[in-house]
Amino acid sequence: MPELPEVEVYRQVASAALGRVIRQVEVLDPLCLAPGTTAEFLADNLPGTTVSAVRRRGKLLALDLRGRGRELTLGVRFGMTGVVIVDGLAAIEQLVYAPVQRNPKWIRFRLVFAGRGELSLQDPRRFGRVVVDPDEALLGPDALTITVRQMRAALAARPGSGPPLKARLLDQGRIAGLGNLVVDELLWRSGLSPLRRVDAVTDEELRRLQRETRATLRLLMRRGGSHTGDLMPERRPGGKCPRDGTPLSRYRVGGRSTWWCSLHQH
DNA sequence: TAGATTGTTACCGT
DNA sequence: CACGGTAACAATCT
Repeated sequence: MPELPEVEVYRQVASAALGRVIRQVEVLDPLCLAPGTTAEFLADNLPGTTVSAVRRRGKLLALDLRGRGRELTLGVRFGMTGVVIVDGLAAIEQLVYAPVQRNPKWIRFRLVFAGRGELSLQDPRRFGRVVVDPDEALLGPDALTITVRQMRAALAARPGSGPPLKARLLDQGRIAGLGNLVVDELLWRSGLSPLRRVDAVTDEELRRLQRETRATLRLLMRRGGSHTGDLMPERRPGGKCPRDGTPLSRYRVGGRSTWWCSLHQH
């Protein structure tokens, strides 16, 4: 569910917590803690701190916490189905999602603020993770604002080694924020095949890709999320290219389905 | 019901 | 060594 467009909305909604003081941390499901992050540490160090910044880098939501002589960052990764809920309002309701299920048993983590209010992580599938001081250096430049220079660096390959373009675009260490649905959509809009070897991408194509990455993300955010692309309704057996009616091709990358038009994507 | 699912990561192979 | 494919994770939805 959450790719960059969703997490950007989560960031906006979570910004309501700016300036609030954490009173209590509730780890309702220990699985939601990343390795190295413990409930004990959170209980000992978070209460009394103030939310001084709410940031997003790729699909990572980062809450900067300060106070009590401490300075730390709480990172949230949303996995496949994670959603931020602030003061009972699901961030996801800002989006046009099909089924926005709400169920108290899916709340895995919660920050309770002094005074009133809370910030919760709802995550049915439990792939989401909370981590103290996430290593943001492992993430590439943010896809929403990527430059031509950054895109060129992201696609760089040693001569002779040519991984598929889609694999590179999904690599969070190269570009942060793109997921399966968004990549298929922007490759479709760019007229580039997911199977194109990165070392065979021309500079003109690279520039088109950079432009479409930013434009597609903005479009999807405006429409209401990663699943609102033109290709989305055709991601099914019998699906056709919305541009030229060609039956879509399909293959799998690491268990991830990829749909594209073999007529206009090369 | 069988099959598919938006993400991340350890491991294996080239 | 770099990098991609694969499976695993866990649960829900169609």
